[in-house]
Parts: sequence; C-alpha cells; structure tokens
Amino acid sequence: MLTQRQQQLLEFLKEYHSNNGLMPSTREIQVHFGFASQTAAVSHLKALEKKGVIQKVPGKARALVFPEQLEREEIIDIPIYGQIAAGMASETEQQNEGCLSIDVATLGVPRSAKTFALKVRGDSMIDAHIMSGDCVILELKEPRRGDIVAALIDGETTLKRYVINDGMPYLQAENELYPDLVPVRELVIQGVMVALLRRGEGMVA
Amino acid sequence: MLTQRQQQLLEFLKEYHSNNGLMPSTREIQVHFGFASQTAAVSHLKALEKKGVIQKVPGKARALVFPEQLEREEIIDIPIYGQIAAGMASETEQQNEGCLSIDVATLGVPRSAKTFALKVRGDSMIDAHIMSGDCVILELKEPRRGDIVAALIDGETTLKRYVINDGMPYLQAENELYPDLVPVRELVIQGVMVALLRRGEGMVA
DNA sequence: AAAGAAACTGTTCTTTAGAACAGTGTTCAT
DNA sequence: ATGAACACTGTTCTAAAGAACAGTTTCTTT
Repeated sequence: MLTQRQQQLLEFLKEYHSNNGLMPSTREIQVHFGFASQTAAVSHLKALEKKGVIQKVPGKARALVFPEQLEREEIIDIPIYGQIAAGMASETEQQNEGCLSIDVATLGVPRSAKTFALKVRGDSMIDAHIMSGDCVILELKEPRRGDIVAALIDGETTLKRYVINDGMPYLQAENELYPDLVPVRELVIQGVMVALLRRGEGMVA
Repeated sequence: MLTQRQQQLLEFLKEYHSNNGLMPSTREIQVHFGFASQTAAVSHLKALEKKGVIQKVPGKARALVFPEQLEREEIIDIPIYGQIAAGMASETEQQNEGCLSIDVATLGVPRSAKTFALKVRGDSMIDAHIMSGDCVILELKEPRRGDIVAALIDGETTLKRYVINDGMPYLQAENELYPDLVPVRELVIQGVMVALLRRGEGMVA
C-alpha cells in the first residue's frame, strides 16, 4: 500500500515522535532525508495523508497526528510494586518495578483512580483462578464484601477475599489448604482488585 | 503542589492534546483563558515545567510534552473480535467490538506482531484458570506444543491446548468434563495465546 | 510592614514553519 | 509511446509562534 519511500518517511515520523513526543517540521524532514527542497517533504506528507496513515491540521505547526492515537482512550501508567509490598503503607519505600500502560476504558476504572499493580506469588487464590505470577491491578478504594483485596498483615501484603460475617470483616483465601485470616488488630486494606493480567510464557503448563 | 490556576492550565493542555493530538500554542492558551497577553501563558508554562509536570523543547513550535509520555513504551491497539470468531478465517467479516490499548513491553510481544483479542465464553479451559468472560490476547504465529491456541473447528472458534501425540496434533480442553478434539480434516490455528486480561466486576464470586 | 511569589498587561523582535507555484527526471503499467 | 504516479528541485511569501523585557496587581507568608 505504501511505497518504500513513504514507508521510510512514516518510520521517521514514528521514531521522531517517540523520541521527542512531538512531530518534526517539514524542514526537519527535509534535512533528515537530505532533500534540497522542503516541498519534497510536504508532498510526501500529503501522500501519507491521502492514504490515511497520518492526519494533518492545516495551518498549524508540527500538526501531524496518527489517526489511531486520536481514537485511543486515555492511557494511564500503573506502577508495578514488587511481589512483597511490605512498607507500602509507609508510602515511602515503594520500590517500583516498572510500569504498565493501558487505556482506562479497558480497565474500567475512573480516570482519576489511584491504581497500582502487584505480582502474585503463591497459590492461595488459585480457586479464584489467580495464579502465581499473575499481575493484579488494584484500585485504592473502599472494599465491598466479596471483593478481592490486597491487605497488609504482619508487614506483608497478601491477596485475599474480603468477607464480612456477623459485622466482622475478615480475609478468606481461595484455596482449601489455607486458613481464613481474622484480623488481630485492624485490617489495613491496600487496594481492591479491579483487573488481572497474565502474560508471557506462563501460558505453557 | 500545583496552584489552582496551574491545575486549570494543565487540564487544558491535556484536554487539547487528547482532542487534537498536539499541543496548543501559547497564543491559543492565551485566547482560551482570555489573557490579554501571551506572556501570561508563557510564565504559567514555565512554572509547570519547573514543577516537572511538562517538558518544553525551546525554540520549537507547540513543543510541550508530558514526561510520562516519553518514558512510556510503545502502545499498540489490539482489536477485540467477538466471542464467536466464526468467519474470521475468511478475513472479511471480523466484527470489531472495540479496542484495547496496551504497551508492548507489558504484553511481551514484538512490535510488529499481529495480535487480536477474543472474549472467552464457557469454562472448557477452567483448569488452566481461564474463566468465562476473560479476554485472551492472541498472536498470529506458529503454535508450539503445550501452547494454548484459538482454533477453528466446525466454523466456530474455541480455545484449547495444542498437544502433539505420536506426531499427531490435537486439541485438549482443560476441563475433565470436555473431550479432546482430534481434527477431522485439517487444524486451522487462528492464534496463540500470549496474555490474558480479566477485568471489572468479574472479580466478585 | 516587608518580602516574595503568583498572576497578570503591553509591546517588540526574530525565528520557525506552512503554503504555493512552476518546474525536472524516473519508473511503470497500459 | 504515453500518460500517470512518484520522487524530487528552487524559490518566494506570509502566518504562526517562541522569546524577551519592563512593568502592575494581588495575594500569601514571615
């Protein structure tokens, strides 16, 4: 569909954009490809627009957009804290293990929601089909009964189901081999699970 | 951290950017807020930059970037086809049910990979901890033994484990109640599962 | 009451950038 | 062989946009 040269141009646009966060001007394109005239760049951009891979806003500077970018929902970045989120409550030593970027619509959380992710270790929630290695995405909000929550118990974070019985909240593992956890003092809920992401080679049994 | 006015400015930047795919010029900011001078906009932008919420590239037009956007990995858009992907093989009647945007690093697929998503219906893969309602992300590539694949059988797509026994490939459900499927004619593999996304209220038992 | 930041006004200067026009040479399918 | 895209050159004009400077006003904060 695209000619070789057009492909090269498109790739330059993408590269420039991801490096600089903005689009090159026609003169920058000219210099990059060694054109003697800026018109070369302009006509290439026109061709790309006609083929629908970019959109131009006439009259405005660096006003090129990739159509898919416009249609996209807003992307949020969710920090991944380690498997053990101990110390998280103190809000200081959150060791960030990278980020996960996903659109809000897919996640189904409000734009303003405070979210974070944790890697699951162990199989205490296996009956809720949460595997070791899964990445759970949690939102900072009040838990409702039946929600799966991350809670701080004895300085360590665990994933459990939040249950209320006789007005008394406690945590339930979803694995018969694990006992229920009734809070000794107070129950510190760190987040409510809103999504789960399983990835990579964990697919293979 | 930000003053009220600065917050307003930042919000305008975000809104303008998500609507137009590019940043407003200082004069456009001026007009939007009804400033009599463009300098008002400029000094606000400087304040925002000092506080680290935006980055400016001096000398370039509309050259504002959100820092998080620069750090982000490349985002790809994965089309979600329906639960039943019948007719998908014919490559024409793929009914797109929206999109899912996620960064490539999180997914762990090459940038160029052809990916798509399907919603899981039924519990034939429950022992692999894939629930009804989950969204599986598949890549178009050759399956290896033990991979979970989407395959076309009798005009309907099903998710099964791809097994090879005595050189003969067949499909295995991960639920004792379901039988193995030995292909009658040829086995059409539509995609290999690379990730799984569970979201929303499906968390509650 | 003084100091300082924040939130502006008004103006000028210069660079950056888009748009347009009239061409040339090349490839490629009809 | 003959259009029709494609890939360019060279030039000019003008609008858009950033940068800088010298102020004023209104809040806080000390």
